[in-house]
Amino acid sequence: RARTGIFSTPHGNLVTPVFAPVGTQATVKTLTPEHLKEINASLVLSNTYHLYLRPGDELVRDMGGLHKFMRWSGPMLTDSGGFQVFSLAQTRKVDEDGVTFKSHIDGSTHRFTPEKSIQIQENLGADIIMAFDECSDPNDHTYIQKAMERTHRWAERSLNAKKRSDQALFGIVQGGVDAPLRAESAKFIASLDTPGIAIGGLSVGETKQEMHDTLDVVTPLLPENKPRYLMGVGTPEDLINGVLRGVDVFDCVLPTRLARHHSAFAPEGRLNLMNATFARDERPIDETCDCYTCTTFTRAYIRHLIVAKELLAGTLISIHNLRALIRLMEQIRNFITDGTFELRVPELLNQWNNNAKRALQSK
RNA sequence: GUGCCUGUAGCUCAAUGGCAGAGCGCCACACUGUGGAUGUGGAUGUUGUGGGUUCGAAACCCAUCAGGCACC
Repeated sequence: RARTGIFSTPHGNLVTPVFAPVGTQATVKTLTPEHLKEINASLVLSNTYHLYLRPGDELVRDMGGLHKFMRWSGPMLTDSGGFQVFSLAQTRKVDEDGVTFKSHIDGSTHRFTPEKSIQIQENLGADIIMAFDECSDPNDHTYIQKAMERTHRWAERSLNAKKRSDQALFGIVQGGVDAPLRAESAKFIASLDTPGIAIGGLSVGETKQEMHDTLDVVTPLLPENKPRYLMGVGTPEDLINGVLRGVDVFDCVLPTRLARHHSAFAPEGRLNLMNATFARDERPIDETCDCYTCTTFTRAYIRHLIVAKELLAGTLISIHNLRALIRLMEQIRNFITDGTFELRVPELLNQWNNNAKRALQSK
């Protein structure tokens, strides 16, 4: 079910499958737009919740919109704020109309509704915007159905609230790891008139098997001609497994967060570059990688930057980690095009599966 | 040369006769629709050195070494 495709936006075409770096506060942390171009990033995600709180969506609108404000000329996507209200806000109270929450920055009280989220996202002006959804505790099974049904009503309200015609609104499938609920949600969201469909509520602590099973339930129920966006995923192996199950778009903070926490994607598994073992290692992070970091700097130098708490470390590792995932997607697209992707999945997983590598290392 | 003070983990220091500890650092691990964060685990000692007193000494006594300060 792996496929390639093209999704057109006012700021260029997305060739899928694609991985989107996350630029929460109108910046991919530690990187300039120039860096993003250099690693061949095509889609950048930014956040409604953060930009609404600071500097304010109306300010961004008055500065000419998100693209102009941050000087990123390629396709952009904004999250609806649903997940952040769930994961970041100090306290939140959900009712049928919306969510009241307290800012994680200053504790002030705010309220999001589907209509408010869409209005903010229209002020920000990304190419792809998301329906406002409710993310519930994945372990609270009785609540998941309620949250899913409310997410469906909120998806319809998000769609009705939308005024701009140059933005693509995606609905979001929820339903935890409950197969019947996921199927119901997939059918409902697929029935809405949206140009794309997202799968939310995964990679929030469930097992890999549960994620795979959930994707196996959801993607066959989605229309072939719309992109499927798996939100918040992930690791190299998650991308491979996602594409295998028909996913077209991914975003994740992991490559840039790990980079700031000294961890790099490498052929021998994830490397913690702060480790003493790299103090005199003259190799690049990944000898097969074509990024600026790998073609220029040694592990020893990067470790020195980390230990000395130099900011350049985060930049260099972010460049590499993002390039690693983007390059993986480029390879996957080529394999899909020449019809060899499914044959190569075991090889690709073996190359990127951390657990396998770690087991090997510990011998 | 004389007198006084100090000497305990890599660093700064606790423990005043009863299991040698903390903070930081160090060594690792975790991180999935971003709080450059945070959490978790681990290692580290000839208590400057040598002797003595004591059931028992980082602590008390003697000597010695090193550093600091003061005086000559």
